[in-house]
Amino acid sequence: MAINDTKTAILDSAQDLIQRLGANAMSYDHISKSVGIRKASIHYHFPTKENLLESLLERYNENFLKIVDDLFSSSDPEDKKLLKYMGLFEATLQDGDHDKACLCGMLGAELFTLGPAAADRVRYFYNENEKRLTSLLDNGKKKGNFKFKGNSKKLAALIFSFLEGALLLVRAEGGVKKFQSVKEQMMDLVKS
Amino acid sequence: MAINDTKTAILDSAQDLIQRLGANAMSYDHISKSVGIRKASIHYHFPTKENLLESLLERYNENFLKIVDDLFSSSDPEDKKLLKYMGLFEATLQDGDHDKACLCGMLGAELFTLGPAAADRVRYFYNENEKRLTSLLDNGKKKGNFKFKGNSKKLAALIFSFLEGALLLVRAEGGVKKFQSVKEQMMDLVKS
DNA sequence: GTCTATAGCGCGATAGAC
DNA sequence: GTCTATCGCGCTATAGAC
Repeated sequence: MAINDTKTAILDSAQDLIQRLGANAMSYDHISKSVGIRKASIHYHFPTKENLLESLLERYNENFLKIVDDLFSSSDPEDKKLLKYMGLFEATLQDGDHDKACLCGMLGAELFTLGPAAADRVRYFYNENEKRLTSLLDNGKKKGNFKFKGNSKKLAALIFSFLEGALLLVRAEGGVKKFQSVKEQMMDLVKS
Repeated sequence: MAINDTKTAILDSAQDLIQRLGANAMSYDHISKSVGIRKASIHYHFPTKENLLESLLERYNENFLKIVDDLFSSSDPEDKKLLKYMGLFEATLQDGDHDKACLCGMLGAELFTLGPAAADRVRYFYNENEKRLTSLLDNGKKKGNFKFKGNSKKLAALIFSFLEGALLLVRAEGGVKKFQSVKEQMMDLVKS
C-alpha cells in the first residue's frame, strides 16, 4: 500500500473511533484491526499516540474550516448560511456508522488528558469557528437577515456551544431528528 | 473509618476525576491515592467500576434534581429561576479545584463506552432536566416573563444542550467569565 | 513499509491474612 | 474494613528480521 493511503486509512479509523468513543477509548489495537495492519506498523507512520492526534487534528481543522469558508463566502443570505453551517454538524452525526460527535467536541471533554500540542489545536478549532460565526452574525444583523438582542460575539459563542453540546446529547436520545428540531428552534431565536 | 464515610470519600474522588478528566481516564489507582486507601479496599465498597459509576450517577442525579426542584418551586418569577438554573452549571465550573464540567456532560461524550445501567442514568438526567425546563418555559411564557418564538420543549432542549456544551468549551478558553457572558446572552434571547 | 516478538507498565479484579 | 500479594489483560512503544 502506498504510504499516504495507509496514513489516510489510519487517520480515518482513528477519527471514527474518537468521534464515537473518545480519545481515551481509542487504541492502536482497534485501529490495527480496522485498517488490517499490525500495531507496530502504525508506529512507523505515527511514532506516538500524541503525534497521531496532532496530525488528525491538523487534517480535521483544515478540512472543516475550508468547508466553512467556502460556505460563508457564497452569495446566500446570512440566515441561510447559518442554517447550512448548522447542517455541517448534523451531517457529522449521520456520517458513516452514525452517532459521531464533532472530533473537537469529544476532545473538549478529554481536554485535560491531552498533550499540549493537541489541546492547542482543539482550542484553535473553537476560536476559528467562533470568529467566523461572529462576522456572519454581524453582517446578517446589519442587512436585517438576523434580529437578535445582545452582541454578535457572545451569540456566536452561544451558538457554537449549543451545536457542540447538542451533537453530544442527541446521541443519547433523539438522534438526527431531535438535532434538526433544535436547529430550527435556534433559527427562530436569531430571527426575532 | 465508618463505612459510609469511606464510601462517600471514594464517590467524591471519583466524581472529581470524571468531571475533570472523564470516566476512561479515572482509575482505582487515582482514587486510592487521593482517598488514602489501597485499591483492593475500593473493591470492597464498589466491586466493579461499572458498579461505582452507577452509584455515583444515582447520587449525582438525586442531588442535582433535588436542587432544581427546590429552585423551581420557589416564588421567583420564571426568568429569575432560569438565571439561577444556569447558575448551577456555573457553580459546577468553579467547584473545588476548578474546571469541572457536568458529570453527565462528560459521560455523554463517553456514553458508548459505558455499561447499559450507567448509560441509562445519564439519559435519565438529560430527560429530567429537559422536562423541568420545558414547564418552566411554558409557565413563564404564559405569564409574560419570557417572550420567544417556537415551542417550549424544543427551546428547553436547546438551552440544556447549550449549557452542557458551554461547560465543556469554556474550560478550553474563557472559563467562568465567558460562561457568564454567554449565559446573559441566552437570557436576552428568551426575553425578546 | 510491514512483519514477529517482546518489553514494561497500568489497569480492573480476586484470594486470603489480619 | 483494610491490608499485601498477585493474576491476567490491554496498552504504548521498541528491536530487529524480511
